[in-house]
Amino acid sequence: MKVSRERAAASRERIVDVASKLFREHGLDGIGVADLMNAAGLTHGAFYGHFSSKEELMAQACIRALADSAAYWAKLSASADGKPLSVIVKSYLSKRHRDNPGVGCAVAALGADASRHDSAVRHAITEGVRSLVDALTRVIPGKTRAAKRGKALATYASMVGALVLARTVDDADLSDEILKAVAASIEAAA
Amino acid sequence: MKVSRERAAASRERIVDVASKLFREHGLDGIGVADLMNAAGLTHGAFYGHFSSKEELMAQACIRALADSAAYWAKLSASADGKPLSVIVKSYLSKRHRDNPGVGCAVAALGADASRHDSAVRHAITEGVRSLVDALTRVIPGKTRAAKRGKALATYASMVGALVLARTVDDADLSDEILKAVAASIEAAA
DNA sequence: CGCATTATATGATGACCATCATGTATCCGG
DNA sequence: CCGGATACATGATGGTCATCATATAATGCG
Repeated sequence: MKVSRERAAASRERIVDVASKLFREHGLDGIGVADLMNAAGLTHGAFYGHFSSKEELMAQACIRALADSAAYWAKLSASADGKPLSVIVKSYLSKRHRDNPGVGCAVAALGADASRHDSAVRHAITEGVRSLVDALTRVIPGKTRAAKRGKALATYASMVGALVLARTVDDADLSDEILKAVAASIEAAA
Repeated sequence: MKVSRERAAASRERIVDVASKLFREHGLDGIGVADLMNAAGLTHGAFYGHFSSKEELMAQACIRALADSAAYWAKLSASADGKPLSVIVKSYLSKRHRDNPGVGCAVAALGADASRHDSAVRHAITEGVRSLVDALTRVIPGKTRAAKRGKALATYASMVGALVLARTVDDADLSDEILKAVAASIEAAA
C-alpha cells in the first residue's frame, strides 16, 4: 500500500523522531529496527526504503536529538531575563532531565555508546557538541573569548558527567546530591 | 577435564579480570559470554559453573574495575608529595586514559550502559562511586567536611563528563581541548 | 484512463546470543 | 586406590536481530 509523497516524508520524520527518543532510552544497540518501525506505526520492511542501514538512522537520530537540545537552550536563554546560564544549568541538572533520558541530552544518554560506533554517529554527535558548546560560550561570563570557551567546555563536561552519574547510581539521595553539588560548583565558578 | 581447586579459583579470577577489561572496551552488551570465556582461555560451557548469569558477571566485573581504580588512586596519592589531587586529575584527564578505556574508569566507560541494566550492576557501580568520591574528599582542600564532599562530587563529575566527551568526539583537537579545559577548571576551583 | 513508480507489508535468511543438557576426565575425600 | 564430586568441553535450543527478496496496492505522470 503506497502512500502519497507527503505522507512518505512524514513517515521518515516520524521514524527519526521516534528513533531519537528510543535510542536515548534504550541505547543504540538496545532497540531493534523492527521495534523502532512499529513505534513509528510501520513494519520493519519499510525501513530500508528510508535508510541504507541502522547506523545511518543512528546518525540522523543523534543529529535530531542534539538539534532539539540546541533549540531548547535557545528558547531557555531567550525567556531568561539576565541569567541565561543559570537557567540552562538548572534545567540540565534537574530531576526531570535525569528521569527522562528519552527527551534529554544525547551525549549524556549515548556518549559512551557512540564512542564504540560508526564514524557517522560520532561525527553527528561531534557537530552537536560544537553547537551546544558555542551556545554556552555565548552566555558564559569571562574576560577573553578563550576564557569563555574554556569555561563553556568545563561547564558542559560537568553537566554531562553529573547526569551520567546521577542516572547510574542506585541511591536516590546520592543521585540528588550529585545534581546539587555540580550545580553549586558551576554557579561558584561563574 | 577437571582441574584443581586452585586452578578453578584462578579461572574465576581470570574471567572477572578479562570481563572487566572487555566490558569496558565493548560495552556490557557489546561482548558475549563465548568471547569472554575464550579470552579467559576457556569455552562458553564452563561459564555457568562460575556465575549464575551474565548479569552477575557484569556486577563482579564492575566491582573489580572500580576497586582497581581506587587502588590506583591510592597509589598515586601516596607517591605524590604535596599534590595528590593534581596527580589524580592529571592522570584521569590524560590522553592515555582516554585512549585505553579497557583499563580506565568504569563509570566513564559503562555509566550510561549500566543505568539501563540490572540493579546488581547499578549497585556495584554505586559502591565504587562512593569509595572514589570518598578518596577525592580526603585529598581535596576545603573548610568543612561538607564543602570538601561537594567539591569532590563536582570534581569527579567533571572528570567523568570530560572523558565521555573526549572519547565520543570525532575531532582529535577538540578532544584534547576538552581534557585541558576541564583540568584547568578543576585546578582553578581547588 | 493506464502504466510505471514506489511506499509499505510479509516473509525468509543467516548470524549471533544466553542459557541449558549432557559427556568426560580429572581431582580429592574416604 | 576407589567413587562421587566437579571443572570444563561440546553441542543443542529457542530467541532475537539486521538485512534482503518478493508481493501488494496506491500514486501520479503521460
